[in-house]
Amino acid sequence: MEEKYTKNIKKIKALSDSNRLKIIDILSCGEKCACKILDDFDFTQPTLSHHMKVLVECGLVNVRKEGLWNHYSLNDEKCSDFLQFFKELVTDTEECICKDEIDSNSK
Amino acid sequence: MEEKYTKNIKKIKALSDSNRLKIIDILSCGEKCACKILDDFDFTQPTLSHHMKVLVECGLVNVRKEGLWNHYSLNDEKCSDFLQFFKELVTDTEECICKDEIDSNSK
DNA sequence: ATTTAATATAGACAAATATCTATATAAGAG
DNA sequence: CTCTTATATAGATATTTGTCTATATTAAAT
Repeated sequence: MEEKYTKNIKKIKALSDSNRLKIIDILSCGEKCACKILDDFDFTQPTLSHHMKVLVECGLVNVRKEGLWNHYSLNDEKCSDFLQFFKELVTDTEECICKDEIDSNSK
Repeated sequence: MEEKYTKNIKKIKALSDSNRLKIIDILSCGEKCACKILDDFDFTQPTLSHHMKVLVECGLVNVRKEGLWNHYSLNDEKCSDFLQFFKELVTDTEECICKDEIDSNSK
């Protein structure tokens, strides 16, 4: 019943860090190499590695490994899906949790 | 330059908890009292109080105090603003951080 | 005034997480 | 093979955070 939350919570958590938000912004202009992204930040390379792993694992970012380099880009489909999820969340849709209210009242 | 992140990161952090996500879903059907919301969860009243505080302080939720009751509802404008922020974030807009690339390259 | 009911606050605690340093792995160049 | 460079992993640490119990506050009702 609540898988729709857990399915998207990973993406939200991935976005809930201002550095990763900035990374998403950077990638919105197109594919970029990790070492290029690192230039825009003060933290260390292992920290970027950690952040990119979080972004890739949540699905919002793609990685293309080529030789020594990792090229990252936004996963446009997953981004739109996430946008759609949030849009539906704040809207009174048919799938809304309130439709279960009758059950919870009768207990 | 990066205030646009910090301005929205509070909302994202507020959403980065599956219980609060569920609360947003519940409120999408209309205003609800705190004690009514509590029925849908297993945690204690102080925990709900904490979650509602987070949601109100990030701006996505309104509170209307009436006697002993707190009535909560979605702040539709702030929700749309947030949606718009994310839409622009994943899109190559004029305000994109990449437009500063020339500066960061020339250093 | 006293009681009851809704909500808030304080303080504690465990789990998650962002960061670091040090080191390992992988892959291309000479 | 050896060196260099890009990235990953391991382990440590400090901070944040979700939750609890206990208690306080607030407001209506009797």
